Amino acid sequence: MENSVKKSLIESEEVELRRGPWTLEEDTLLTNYVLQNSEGRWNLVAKCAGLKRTGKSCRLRWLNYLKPDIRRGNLSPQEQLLILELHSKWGNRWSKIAQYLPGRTDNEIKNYWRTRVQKKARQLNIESNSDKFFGAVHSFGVPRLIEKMEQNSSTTYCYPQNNNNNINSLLPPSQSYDSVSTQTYTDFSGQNSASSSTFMPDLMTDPHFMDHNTIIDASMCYHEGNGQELGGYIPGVEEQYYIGNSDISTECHVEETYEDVTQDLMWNVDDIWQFRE
DNA sequence: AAAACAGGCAACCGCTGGCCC
DNA sequence: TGGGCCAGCGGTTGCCTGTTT
Repeated sequence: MENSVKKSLIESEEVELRRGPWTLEEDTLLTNYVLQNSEGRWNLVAKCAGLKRTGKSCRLRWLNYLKPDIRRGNLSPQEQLLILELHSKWGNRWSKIAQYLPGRTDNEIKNYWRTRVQKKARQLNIESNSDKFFGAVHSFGVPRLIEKMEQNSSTTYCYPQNNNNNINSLLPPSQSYDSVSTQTYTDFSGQNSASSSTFMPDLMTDPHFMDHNTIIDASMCYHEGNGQELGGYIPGVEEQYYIGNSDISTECHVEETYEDVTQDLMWNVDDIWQFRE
C-alpha cells in the first residue's frame, strides 16, 4: 500500500477515536465486556466492546475507575501513613506503593502525593523528598495521623507479633508467604490498649525517621472487639505490608471506619514552623 | 451575583521493557 | 538480532467544582 494512502487511513481511524471524559454508555460497554470476558489485550477489548477508544484509554478507565474493587473517598489515616512510609522507601514508585493499598490506584496515590503532601512541603519551603521533610513527616505528620486514628475509631490499634495466620491472604496480590522472609515479627496481641502498641517497625529503624528522636506508639493495624486483624506490617527481605483479613478485595473496614475523617489529616503548618529554612 | 482563583482528580502523553515473530 | 506490538508506568495536562473576592 502506498504510504500516503496508508497514512490517510490511519488518520481517518484516529479521527474517529474518542477522547476526554467517559460517558455512562461507554462505561457500561467496557464494564460488561470485561466482566464477561477478561482484562488484557486492551486494544482488542476496545474493538470488541465497540468502543471508539484506544486500548490504553480503556485500560486506564477500567483500572482507575470501573474495576469492582476500587475504593473511593478520602484516604484513611492508615493509608496515608502507609503512603508516607512507602514513599520514603521507594520514592515515586506509585504502582508499587498501590500494591500495598488494596483498592487504591497508583493514580489516586500519585494525586494524593502531589496535591496534599507536596502542598505541605511547598508551604514549608521544603523539598518534599528531603531529609528535612522526612523529619517533619515523622515528628508531626505521623503522630497527628495516629492521633486521628485513635480519635476517629473506637477500635484498638495493635502491633503484629509472631502471627503468620492467613499471611498469603494479607500480602499484595502478587505475593505469597513463600516469598516472605521468615524474619520474626511480632504478634497481633489483640490487647485493647493503644498505648501498649508499637508503630511500624521499620519506621523505627529507618535512619530518616530515627534521626528525629520521636517514639511512635501506634500501628498500621487495628482490631475490632473480636480481635479481627485488618492491617499490619511484615518485615521481610523486602518489607511486606498487608492490609485486610481473609479477603481484602471484598472487605475493608478501614474505609468504613474512617469514611468521614476530615480532609486534612496530616498536620498544621504551625506545628512544624521549626522545619522552615 | 458573577468573575477570578485554586485545588482535586480524571485522562492523556511519552517512554520503557517484555514478548513474539 | 532487530523490529513491531502491547501493557504498564510516571509525569503532565486540562477540566470541573468549590471557594473567595
